[in-house]
Amino acid sequence: MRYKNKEKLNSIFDATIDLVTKVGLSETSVSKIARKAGISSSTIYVYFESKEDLLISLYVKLKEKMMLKIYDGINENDNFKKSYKSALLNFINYIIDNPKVFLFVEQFNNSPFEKKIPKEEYSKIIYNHNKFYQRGQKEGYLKNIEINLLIIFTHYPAMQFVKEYFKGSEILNEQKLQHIINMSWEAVKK
Amino acid sequence: MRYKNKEKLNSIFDATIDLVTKVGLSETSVSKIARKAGISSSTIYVYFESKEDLLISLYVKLKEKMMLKIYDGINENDNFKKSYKSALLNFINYIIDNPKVFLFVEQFNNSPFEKKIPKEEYSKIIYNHNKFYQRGQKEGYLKNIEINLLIIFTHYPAMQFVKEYFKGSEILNEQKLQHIINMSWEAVKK
Amino acid sequence: MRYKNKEKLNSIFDATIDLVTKVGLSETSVSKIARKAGISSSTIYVYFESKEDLLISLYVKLKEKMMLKIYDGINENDNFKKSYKSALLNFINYIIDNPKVFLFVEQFNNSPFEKKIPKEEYSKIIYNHNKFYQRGQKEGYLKNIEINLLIIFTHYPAMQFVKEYFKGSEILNEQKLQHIINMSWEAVKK
Amino acid sequence: MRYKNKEKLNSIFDATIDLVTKVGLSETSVSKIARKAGISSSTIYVYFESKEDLLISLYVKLKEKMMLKIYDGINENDNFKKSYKSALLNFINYIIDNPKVFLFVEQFNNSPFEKKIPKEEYSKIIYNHNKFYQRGQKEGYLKNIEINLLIIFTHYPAMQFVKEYFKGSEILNEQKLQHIINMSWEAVKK
DNA sequence: GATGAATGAGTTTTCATTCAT
DNA sequence: GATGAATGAAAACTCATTCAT
Repeated sequence: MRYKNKEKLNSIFDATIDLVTKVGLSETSVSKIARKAGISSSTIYVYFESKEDLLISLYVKLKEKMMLKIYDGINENDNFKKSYKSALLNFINYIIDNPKVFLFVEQFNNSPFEKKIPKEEYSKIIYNHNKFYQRGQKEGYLKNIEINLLIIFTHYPAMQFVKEYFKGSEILNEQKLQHIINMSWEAVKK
Repeated sequence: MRYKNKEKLNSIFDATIDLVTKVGLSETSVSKIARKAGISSSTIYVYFESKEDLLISLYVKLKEKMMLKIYDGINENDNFKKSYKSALLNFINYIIDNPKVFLFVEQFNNSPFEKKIPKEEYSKIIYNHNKFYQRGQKEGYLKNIEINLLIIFTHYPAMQFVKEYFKGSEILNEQKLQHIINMSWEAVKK
Repeated sequence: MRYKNKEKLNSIFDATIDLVTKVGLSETSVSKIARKAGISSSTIYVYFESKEDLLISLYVKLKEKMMLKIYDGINENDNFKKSYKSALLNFINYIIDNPKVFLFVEQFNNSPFEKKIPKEEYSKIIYNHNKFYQRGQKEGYLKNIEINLLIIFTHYPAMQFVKEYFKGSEILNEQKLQHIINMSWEAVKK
Repeated sequence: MRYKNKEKLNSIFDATIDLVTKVGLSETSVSKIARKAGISSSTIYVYFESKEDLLISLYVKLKEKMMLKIYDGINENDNFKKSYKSALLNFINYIIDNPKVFLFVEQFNNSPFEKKIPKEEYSKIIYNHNKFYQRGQKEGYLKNIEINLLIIFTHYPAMQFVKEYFKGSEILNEQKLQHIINMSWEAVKK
């Protein structure tokens, strides 16, 4: 059913990201998406069952892309501390370079739709995380605690900082980035 | 001029908190609030100029209450490390004990309304934080970096953890709480 | 029942005239009148039975004032042509000098309220007109036709002109006024 | 883009004219129009951007129709006096035969919407008038004064008379019509 | 595959009015 | 005499979705 017309599909996705990051999820209506994409509202229902279906599909796509970037170029043979810092820098650089992707995902995570994300989606992401943090624990670098706590201290402070930077209430510089990465490391290291 | 009838005012606030935490901010309409509060929609406009006015008033009230709790019982003469851990535990306990307050504030922070919070509100909160973290820096306990980074590493991991606990994807126990408080401390300490 | 408090009554009337001439009859609500008059909406219902009652009372008051001015200083012994021109000039001067009175009356005349003006109101005005135009006919100056046609050609072109002047689409000068008065005279004279 | 379905469009226009002439512009709501037209309120927004857009579109359509009728069958080679009287009679007959059109246009002219009529609309109408009255001046029949004064004395007395006739306070007969046409001529002729 | 047209249910807000104090 | 509080009804408008073509 999918892939009827890749171009039209992408223009729907693009219009949705644009709107959600500009006017917010709650102000993003199907008709506005259609207008922005230059198509009829009803065409959206050729590609998606409902507005919810569209938003979730887009979320899954973006979240997956975002998470894959984290472990890009991470080598199991490198020293773990170096790997950890690279992975976190990867993540920060990605969300800074792709503000719309990041802001869309964040809006979504803090919305009523969040509950409806298919569980399998999580498992794929969690698998990658688990592999990485288990390695750190096995090699004796990381605290032997629930991995989710390690994940939280790795990603959320950075995410909050970047959000404030996008909002204009924080200033970004190389030094601050290094501080954040260091602090996360100090929180999770054994 | 406000506070015409304290009881009715509170029933409006209660209905609003209930709805926002149950169905989400974007699904919370004035008519639903009125129905839940057992009054007419138009009565809400006797108490508030607009839906936005209602939401912001409620947010300011709750956020203030929440922030005041953090430094409750914190004594300047105590050892700073002890003070820090007490303050963070205060905060965590408050949001665990008042899930609706916490979830309302979070929804609001991640919504388009966030931009419309009166600035003075921020300054009051920031003042308390600044005083506390500057003390920690002066006494040589905290990293000499931008205070906002210290705040972020103190509150956001805990908040994310509690959110996941409320969602049902995390399990809460004393040990985990201690882990979180420790990790935050290790992130911010000199 | 009337004359409870002359001052308050007048502030209601003033607020009403102001609003109707500024935002239009249909945008003039009881609560806006109250706000402008600095009183409570419910106080208006102490003075008037309904919004309609208020508007009609004000209309009757203003219309009467406006019509009385027309024959101010008109002397039965003067030459009729002179009287006619004086009366028309009186009228034009009055509506130019009292734009709010004129615009309120005009808005009202072109509204659904117009149907509800008490008939006795008309008879008083018509009596004055009849007396004047009958004199003109008796003295052989005016066409022996239905008086209402004479009234129409006397007042409506001038009113339309002044309306356009207030709107900004016409420019007022002494010469044009003389043209209007002349043309009306040529239309009604025998 | 407009004129999706001529029949439905006309039923919207018809319902609007009916309502405005029966209950007045300010009492004419979108939902009443929809009910009368036998469609859903929201359908009206398929055809028009707003209530204002609907009303202005209708006004422009009707006013244009009305103005075109005036100079119908007027021949430049006829004697000007004859042309003038024909044109005025044309106008009077049209508004008598089309009371709803006339009353709608009048309500609109005396409403807050009046300010929002697109300017081009005026220029088309004014062009026709100018051509006609300039001819009358050039041929020595009309006063050499501002054309707008000639227009006012030609149309407004007749309009006021017909309004009163529709209201029931005037009686229409052939003789009165001739009086009106004569009086207008005497007002404007050199 | 695409869309124009249509709609019921909903939105926020204002209205004229009432009534207990 | 005056008013704060309350409200049912209505306003203009938007929504996600459907369906015939």
